[in-house]
Amino acid sequence: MRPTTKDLAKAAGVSLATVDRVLNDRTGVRDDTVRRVSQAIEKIGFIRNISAANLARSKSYRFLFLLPRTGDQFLAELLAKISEANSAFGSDAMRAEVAQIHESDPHQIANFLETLHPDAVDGVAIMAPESPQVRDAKRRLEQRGIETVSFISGQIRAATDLAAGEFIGIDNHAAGATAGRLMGRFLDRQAGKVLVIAETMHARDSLERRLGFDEVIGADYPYLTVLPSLETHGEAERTDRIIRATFARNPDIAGVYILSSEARVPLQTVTQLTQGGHRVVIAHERTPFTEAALLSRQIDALITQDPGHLVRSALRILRARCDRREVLASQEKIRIEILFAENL
Amino acid sequence: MRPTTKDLAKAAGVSLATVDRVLNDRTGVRDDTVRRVSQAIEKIGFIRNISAANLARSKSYRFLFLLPRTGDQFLAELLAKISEANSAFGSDAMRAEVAQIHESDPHQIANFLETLHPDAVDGVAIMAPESPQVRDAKRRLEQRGIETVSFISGQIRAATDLAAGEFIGIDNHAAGATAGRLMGRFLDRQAGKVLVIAETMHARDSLERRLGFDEVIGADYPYLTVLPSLETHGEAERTDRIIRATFARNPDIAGVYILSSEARVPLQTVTQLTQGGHRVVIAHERTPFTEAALLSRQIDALITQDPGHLVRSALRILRARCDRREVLASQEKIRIEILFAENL
DNA sequence: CGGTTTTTGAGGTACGTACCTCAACCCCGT
DNA sequence: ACGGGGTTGAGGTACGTACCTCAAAAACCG
Repeated sequence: MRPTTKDLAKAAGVSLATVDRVLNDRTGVRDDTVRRVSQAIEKIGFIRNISAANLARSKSYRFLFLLPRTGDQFLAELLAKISEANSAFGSDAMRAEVAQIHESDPHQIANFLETLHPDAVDGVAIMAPESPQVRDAKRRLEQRGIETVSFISGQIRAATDLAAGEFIGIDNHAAGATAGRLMGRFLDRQAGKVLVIAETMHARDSLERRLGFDEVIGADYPYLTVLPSLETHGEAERTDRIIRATFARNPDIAGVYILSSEARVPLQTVTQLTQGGHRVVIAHERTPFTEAALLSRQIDALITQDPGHLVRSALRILRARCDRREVLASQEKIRIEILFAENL
Repeated sequence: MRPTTKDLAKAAGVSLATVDRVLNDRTGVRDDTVRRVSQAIEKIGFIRNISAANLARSKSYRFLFLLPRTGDQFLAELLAKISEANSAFGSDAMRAEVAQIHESDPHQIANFLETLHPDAVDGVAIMAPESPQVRDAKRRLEQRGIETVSFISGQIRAATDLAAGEFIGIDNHAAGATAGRLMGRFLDRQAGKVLVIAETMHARDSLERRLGFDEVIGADYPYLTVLPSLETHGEAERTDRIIRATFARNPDIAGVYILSSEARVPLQTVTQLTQGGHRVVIAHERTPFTEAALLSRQIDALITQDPGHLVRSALRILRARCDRREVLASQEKIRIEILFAENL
C-alpha cells in the first residue's frame, strides 16, 4: 500500500492538519516543521494521490488551444485530434477547447490572451509566430497563474526548452536536414536543381527547415543546386504561376521540397509539370491529400509530426505543470517521422 | 459539471443503491429497471468517474510483462522503459512488473502463465513466439479474468487485431517493405546482391519482414538479388563466420539488411568487410549501439519502433480492458519509424 | 387472499485528500 | 507573570463512487 497523508503525519510526528498545511503551501508553519515533514516525505516515499486530491477539490482542468484560422488540412487534423483527446481524457477531469485567431495579427492574439482568466482556463497551448507582443502576453499569463506552452510553430529559445516541454513540436532544423538527406540520397549522383516551396519565409519554422536542408545538401551533395525559396503566401493562383515560371527557367529541376504544411496547391502544379518525368518530391505533414499523393507516387517521402501526439503531449505537459509534476521527457519528444507508401 | 451517480439516480427515477447495482452488474435488478437506468445514462451523458471508483474500492492495477531472457540491447531498452513507466504512472494506481523466461521453451512459458492468479495480476503483456501451448495458456488466463495482450513478437491473427489492441507492435510485413524501399532507393540503379541477416527465420516477425522486403525489391528493383537469409542463432562466432563466407562467395554485395533486433555482432563483421567501400546497411531497432553506428555512417538507416511507446501502450491497453473502456486506437498504433543521423 | 420471494430504497462507512473552524499550545517581549 | 501573536492539533465536511445492511415495497404464486 502506498503511504497516505495519515502515514505521513505519523512519520513526521505532526497532525494531519499540519501535513495539509505543508503539502498545500499554506502559511503559518514554522520552517523547522516544514523541514520535518519534507524529510518524512522522502523517508517514507510519500506520493500525493492526485486523483483523490482533484476529487476533493472537485477540480477539473480547462485547457485552450490557440490556433490560426487557416483552411489548412493539417490544422483540420489538429482540430480532429483535439476533439478526440476530449473524449479520451473525458474521465480524466480535463477539457480542451479551441480558439482560432488570424495568425497574421500579433496584437489580436496578445489581446485575446489578455482576456483569459485563471478561473476559466488553466493552461494555453499557443500556435502562433513569435512576436514581442505574444511573448509578453505569455509572460503575463504565467504571472496570472495560467500555464503556457508554445505549440508547433512558436519560438524555441534554446535546446533545453525542448527538453523542459517549453515547446511542443519537432526540431525544424533537424526536419529540414532529414528532408535534405532524403533528397540527396534519392537523387543519388544525379546532378540538378532543387526547388524549395514555402508559404512564407518569415516564419521561423520555414527558415529553420530551409537551413537544415541546405546544410545537408551543401555538405554531402555539392552537385545539387538549391534554388531560392518560392513563397506562395497561401494564394493558389500565385503559387501556380511562380512555380510554372521557375520550371520554365530551370528545365533541370530534379527535386522539389515543399516545406510548408499546405502541400496541396504546389503539388498539383508540380505534378502537372512532371508528366512522365522523374522528380523527387518531398513534402511535410500527413493529410488525406498528402497521403493519397504518397500512394500514387506523386510524393516520394513525407516528413511528418503526429498531430495526435502533439495534442496529447500539449495536454499532458500543461496538466503536469498545473500539478507541479515532472513530465516523462521521452514521451513528450515529438518525433520527426518519415513516411513512405510502405509505412503509412 | 459532469453528472454524478446522484444525478443519474434522479434522472432514472431510482435510488442510488439501484444505480450502483446496475453500474456494477449486481444481481437482483429487474431488466426493466436496468433499461431505465441505461437510458438515463445515455440521456444525461453519465460517465463514471474512474478515479473516484478506484479510490473507493482502493484498487490498484498490477500488470506483468513476460519477456525473453536474452542479453539483447533492445530488451534492455524495454526493461528501462518499463521501470520508467512505473515511476510515471506511479500516481495512477498501477504497477508494472517483469518476468523473464527463456523464450525457446513454450512449455515453461505456458506453465508460468498457469501460475498467475487474478488476485495478484490484472493483466499480462506476453512477448513470446506463438505456439499452441502459449495460445492455450493465454485463453485460460482470460477465462480466469486476467487480461492479456501479445507484445511485439506475438501472433497477429488478423489485421483487425491490431486495431483492437490485441497485438502491440509494428506490422512487420510493412517494416520489411519499408526496409526494402529504402534499400532500393538508396541503391538507386546500382545492380548487385543484397544480404539479409536474421537471428532465426523460425520467428514469425522475421518471416514477415523478409516477405515484405522481398516484395518491394522484387516489384521495383529487379536488378537487385536478395540472397537467402543468414541465420545467426545469436552466436557471435557463427555469425562472423557465415557472413565472411557469404561475402567471399559474393563480392558484389551492395546492400545488407539486418532484420533481427540484435544488430551488433553482424554489423561488426560487415563493417570490417566493407573497409572503404560503399554499402547500404539497414538495421532494426534503436539501441545505443545502432545509434552510434548510424552517426558514424556504418548504418544508413534504422527501422525502429519506440520501446517507450510499446510499453506505455501495453499498459494503457491492459488498463482500458480492466476498466472495460475503449482505447484511443490512433494513440496505440505503433509507428514504423525510420531513423537517419539527422532525425535521431 | 395470504405468504413468499424478488426488487428497491435509505442510510451508513470507506477510500485519500482538501479545506474549514476552533481550541490549545508555545514562545516572545514586557 | 501576562498578553498577544504565531503555530499546531482535533475534528468536521466534502468530493464521487463502492459496498454493505436492513427494512420497505412490489411482484409473484398458489
